This record gives sequence, structure tokens and C-alpha cells, in this order.
Amino acid sequence: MDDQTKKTRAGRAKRKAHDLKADLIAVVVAVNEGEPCVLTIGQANALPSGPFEFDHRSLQSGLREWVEQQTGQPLGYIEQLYTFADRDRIGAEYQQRVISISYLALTREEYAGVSAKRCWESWYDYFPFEDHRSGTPPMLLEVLRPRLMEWAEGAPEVETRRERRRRAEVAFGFDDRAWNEELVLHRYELLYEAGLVEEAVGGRRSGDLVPVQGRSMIADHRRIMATGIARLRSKIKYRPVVFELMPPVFTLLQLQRTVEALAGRLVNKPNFRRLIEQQELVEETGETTAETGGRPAKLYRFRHAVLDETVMAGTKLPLTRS
Amino acid sequence: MDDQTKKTRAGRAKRKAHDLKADLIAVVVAVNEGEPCVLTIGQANALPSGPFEFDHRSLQSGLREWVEQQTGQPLGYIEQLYTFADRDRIGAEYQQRVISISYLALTREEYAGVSAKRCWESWYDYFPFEDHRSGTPPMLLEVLRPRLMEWAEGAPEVETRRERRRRAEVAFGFDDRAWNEELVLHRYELLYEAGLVEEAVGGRRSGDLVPVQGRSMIADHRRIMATGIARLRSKIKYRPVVFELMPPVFTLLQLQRTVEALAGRLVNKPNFRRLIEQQELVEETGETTAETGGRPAKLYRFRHAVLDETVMAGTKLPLTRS
DNA sequence: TCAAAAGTGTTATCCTTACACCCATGT
DNA sequence: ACATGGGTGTAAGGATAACACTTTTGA
Repeated sequence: MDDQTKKTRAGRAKRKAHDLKADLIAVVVAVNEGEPCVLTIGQANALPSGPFEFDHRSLQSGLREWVEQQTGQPLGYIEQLYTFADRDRIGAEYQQRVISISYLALTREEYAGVSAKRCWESWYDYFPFEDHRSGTPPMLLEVLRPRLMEWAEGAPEVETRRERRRRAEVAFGFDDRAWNEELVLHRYELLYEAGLVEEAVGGRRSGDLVPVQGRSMIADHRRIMATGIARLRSKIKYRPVVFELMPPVFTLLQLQRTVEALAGRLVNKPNFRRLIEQQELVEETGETTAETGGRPAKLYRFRHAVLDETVMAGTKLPLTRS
Repeated sequence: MDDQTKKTRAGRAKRKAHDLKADLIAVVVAVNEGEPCVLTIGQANALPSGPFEFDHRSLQSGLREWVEQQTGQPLGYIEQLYTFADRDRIGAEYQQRVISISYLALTREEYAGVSAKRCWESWYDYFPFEDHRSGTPPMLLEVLRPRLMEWAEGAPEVETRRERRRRAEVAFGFDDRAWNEELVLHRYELLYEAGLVEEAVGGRRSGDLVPVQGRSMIADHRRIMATGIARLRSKIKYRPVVFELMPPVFTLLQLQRTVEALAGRLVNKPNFRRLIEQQELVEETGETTAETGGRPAKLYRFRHAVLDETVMAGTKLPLTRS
């Protein structure tokens, strides 16, 4: 360690340990009647969150406590998303360091303990351009594309303009590129950078923008939500996490509708059924339901055994068999 | 917020904010002469780490500073691994809460600023059973298997014994199951649970165990390293991160050897070349080298353009085209 | 001449995707 | 009868894995 380092460390030593705080933030997801929903608290357009405290046993259990206290919703599956640090202005010029640790949680809506302030909101209220289940949303080409191109052309350098255009094309699938539903975070960040979301312009409502880009949230909660959606959309493809969102028994079409709700696009029915059955993710209960209209459907339940069995991992390297 | 909540928060308020500390920990990887190496500090068997301080601009920049101060190694690519909290005993009974934020970093060994305390160690020194480049390591079947089975049979319940056996089979590829190189963390945790790593038995060396299970590290640094290796082994399959570990120009075989070093297993040469070239990840420099023995090899460089172009994401759902 | 590494070509197999079609029930 | 959803079969296309084979250098 050189001299400069020593000096710096000594200088910091007094204040560094005492200005730190950690916040736990949850993206709690459920699928209610075919709509993917996120748990928000009250009128605030905020995700459930709270500080990590001394007598929380772990980060996860701290998160569970806060969510349950704020919304009455017990959590099942939990997975860490991302940790970041920000300077948080509290007083006039006093700054505190806050570490935000965000989580994705999957549950089913529980009507039992209906708490006052909790609220399930479709995540497409916040990201209207993410729902491609009925085809490409018109506003994507009619509103977002021109505004993004306008932003791209606003750059001084030729090279920057080209780059911005291509980033927009890739993220939103313009110009015959395929729509990639996993790029939720990319898209939000692009809109933020282009000043097309309310959070980016700091509360100043810029007229017509607000409705089309979806509801905004406090601080960076919408960004965290985008991270959660992206993670979930990618994860359902290689881990059987959908079942955390399903009731104990369900039909294959209900399962399919749930996947479609999350992915924001339709899947092919016959192929979907084969995929599920060949992986032996479910087993028949032996019963059927006629509640769905049309021919009665077989009921299935998730085979919990697969959680131990299949630690499947798709390889993409040309490995030798040996 | 109900009464109970209010009371609880008030009771905690005094002490909670002042007992918190955040540590940044880095798994810094380079491949030196065909061996995957991790940067450790000095004689300590520890990963570079340091506390997050008030005037670090961000978590990442704090990490960069610490690694550079401790080892003289500048970092390129950085990616977050995981955040967890632990109770840290400092004095006799005074406990402090520590949040550990771990990162994976990829670099090339820089001979320039040779700092005193830095040390590149092959990660197979810490995980000897992870190197399958010359076939399955004998100790896997001769030592680990019997000890794991012994552990499995030591459970009181029949059901637990069956479960332990199957977990071991899956993780280590016993009984004709395929070896899955990505399960590094699973394997380490299994060994830990079975009491077969030094960290689990708390410093008490249990005779012959230490050499075969690899070198141990302080605290949970080896666990963090396992997390980093697992992440990297999985990531090289869908993102072009290997190039962070390569010199500016290289032959295709050198690239292959690097991938093999990371994956811990061999890949098929012709197929590997096709895979690389068809994805247009590299371009010829026009030069060749005869340094490798045998026919001179063409030199390639990474096409940085692909970083913008391909935000490729492998879908595994039977999506409809529409 | 041989060893070692650089390269090319071909084939079998599996998985994904798309699409056509039939079945069972309620109105 | 027909709408709605349940459920099965199959064929085209692409990606992967395995392997056989040729080329070019240095010792």
C-alpha cells in the first residue's frame, strides 16, 4: 500500500462506517386472471421496501418481514436481483450512503389477510409496450419509433447517431428485427436516456409523453421492476419457476396463459404441451374440469420431485463426449 | 402500518443505522499459459476486498480502487455476483452487521506494475476435482465418491439418505450421469454440508481431507470463488466474454485453450472453429504466427462491433412467429 | 520422415418450429 | 350445428456432435 493510499484511508476513517444504510426492495409478482401483476404499496406508486435492520436474521428474511408488514402478502420463492449504491440527500447538504438490494419474489394472490394498502397492478400499466400478446402494440411504431429516431438524430456526431439508431432497432425490434422479450431493462434504459420516461425528466411532465410510456414510480423503482421482469422472462425458459405462480392444480392451458402473460407473447399450444410433458414437469391428478368452456380439461399438478432431479443446464459449447 | 410495526421500528431505530458496514469482494480471473487463475492477496489465501467508503462514486469504482491498491491490477470487465449479510464478531460480544457484495472481474495479467502482495493461483488448486481436461480426475471416484456416500448413509432417515445420494450423483455426475461443469457452487456446498472441506470444520484439520479437497481460504472466500467460476462457466456459452481474457491478437487454438481452461473440459476443434466463425465473433488480422509449433496459424482479433449487434438470447419456449 | 498443429468436409441425429387435423363438451 | 377449447401427428429446417481427412511447418 503506497503513501497516498494510507493518507486517504486515514482521512476517511472517521465518517465512513457511520453513514451507511441498506434498503431492501421487492418486486413481488403474481398472475391474476391472466394478467402479470406487481405488488405496490398504496397510492405511492412504490414497491414494498424497508431498511435492513440489526436483528433481521438475513437479507431475505428482512425482506419477507417488510413485505408482509406493508402488504400482508406472504412470500414464497425469492431471488436476488441487484445491489447498487446511491447518494441519498436527507437534510440540506447532509448526504447519506444508501445501498439498495433488490429482490424478485413469486407468489399467488392471497385473499386471506387483505391489508389496507396493498395493490396489485398489471406490469403492463408501467410498460405498455411490453405486451405483444395481441401483436405488436401500435404505439410502438406510431409513437416510440419516431420519438427515438428524433432522439437519435439529435446527437452531434455522425457515429453517435448511427449507434443510437442501431441500439433502438435492436432493443425494440424495428426494421424487421425480431422482438426479444427479454430486453425489458435495455428498453427502459434507452427510453430513460432518450428522456422519454417521466423519471428521466425529474417530475416535470412533458405533456403527451406520460400516458404512452406508462405509469412512473418513485425513485428508481420502475427500473428495478424492469430488472425483475427481464430476469423472470429469461428464467422461465430454463428453470421451472412458473409453478410458483400457479395454484396447486391447473390445466395446461392455464399454465400456458401464465407463461404468455409473463413473456408478453403467445406460444404454440401443441408444442408447449409437448415441452412440458416431455420434461416431466407435471403429472395428471386424474380429475378434469369443465369450467373452461369446451371440452373438459385434464387437471395437472407440479411434480416437485423435478426440483431435485433436473439441475439441467443447456450447453452451447461443442464439448467432446469423452 | 399497524401498531405492532410502529412499535418495532421505534424500538430498533436507535442502533440499527450505526452498526452497518459493506464489504466489496472481487473474484478476479485471468488465464495465464492455459491455466485459469484467480488473483489472491499475499500469504493470506484471501480474495482482494475492502470496505465500501463514503466517497466511492459507486460500488464498482470502490471495488476497482481496492483491487488496484491491494494488487496493482487494473480491472476491465466487472459483473456483480451476489450480496449477503452476516453477523461479524469483532469484540467479545459486540456484533456488527456486514453486508458483503461480491463481483466477478475479467482481466489479462499485467506484468507492468508488479505489486508486492499479489498472487495468481490456478483455481484448480482450490477446486482440484473441477478440472476434467484430462478426463475425470481419479480422486473424484476414488476419494470423493466414497466419502460422500459415507456421509449420505450417515443420515438417520431413509428418505434423507436417498436424497443425499441423488444430490451427490447429480452434482458430481456419478453413476453414468453426465458431468455438468456449471455446478461448481452446488458441488462446493455439498462438500461443505458433508463436512469435507476445511472451512466447514472450522480450522480443525481433519487429517487426509485437506489435500484432496483443495486449498481453503479465509471466511467464505472459497464459496465466493465457486460462485464466480460457476457464473463464468455458464456465461461463456451465451455472451462473448472470453475475449476479455485474450490478448489483442490470438490464434483460434489459443482461444480454444482458454475456453477449455475455464470450462474444465475439452472441446471439439473443428466444431469450435465453425461456431466462432459463423457467429462472426472474430476477424483475421491477415498475419500468421509460427510460434506454436507445426503449421503457422492465422491470427485473429475480436470484432468489437458484435457487442452492439448481438444482444442474442437463446429462447427455449415454442414461441409463435407472428 | 515424422510429429504437431492448422484447417476442411461430410454425415447422422436431435431439437425446434410450423401446421394440419381430430376430439369432446355446452349452447 | 357450431364455437370453444382439448389433444395428436407429422414433416421441414436448423443446429449439434462425431469423425475422417488434407495441409503446412519445424525438428
